[in-house]
Amino acid sequence: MQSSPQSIEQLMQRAQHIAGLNLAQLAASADWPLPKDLRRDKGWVGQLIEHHLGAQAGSKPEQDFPELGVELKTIPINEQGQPLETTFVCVAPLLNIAGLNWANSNVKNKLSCVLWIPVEGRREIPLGQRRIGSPLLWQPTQQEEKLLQQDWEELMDRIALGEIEQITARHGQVLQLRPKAANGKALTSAIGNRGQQIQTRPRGFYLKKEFTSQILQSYFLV
DNA sequence: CGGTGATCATAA
DNA sequence: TTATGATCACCG
Repeated sequence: MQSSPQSIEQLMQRAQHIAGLNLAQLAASADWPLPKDLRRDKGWVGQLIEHHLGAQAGSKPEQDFPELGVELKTIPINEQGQPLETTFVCVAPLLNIAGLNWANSNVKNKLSCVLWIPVEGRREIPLGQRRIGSPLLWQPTQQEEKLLQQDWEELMDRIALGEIEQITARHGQVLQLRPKAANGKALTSAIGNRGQQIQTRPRGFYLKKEFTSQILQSYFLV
């Protein structure tokens, strides 16, 4: 696939069409080489799925399917269907955050509608043998959105107060803040504890595993 | 042995 | 450097 899906129905049909296939089959049909492992190709699975569903490759700060208002996320799971990793959402703004609120936040926008594609992710399974699972189109329930908003507001408050260096991944019930960069030497500007500008590692918002696990399980029951 | 903090590839 | 796509791997 290479053309953009023209409707959510078409997107879902494509996603359902690749469910059950393994990554070797998917790579072959796209004529992509299969890496030995993901150590140096951490985004490979996500990009392969994007390719098959017709997402336009690029580094746009918006949804994968802007016309459909849908964000695509592949998520590695174990045999119980539970997530093996947290889910990256977006980079956290650390400066000029005065006018930001939940309603206009990048987190809310990204998570307003997500197409989750579970993929077997246990390292014991050779990459090519890992299978694609059934897609699920998710929109946060009121309760889920409330949790996300609470965490987002608390984290952003602390960032605004210059407490970025005190925030760890343990903060937040469903959303956490962790480094997101090429390495520990990458720096960006943020607010220091006396209101001054400081340099710190870029941070990203991530969904905790327990939260995404509930999402996957709730759809499994349907 | 699970999570947190660190890291990898690539485009613009 | 910041954005996209995430998983790696060390430490408690």
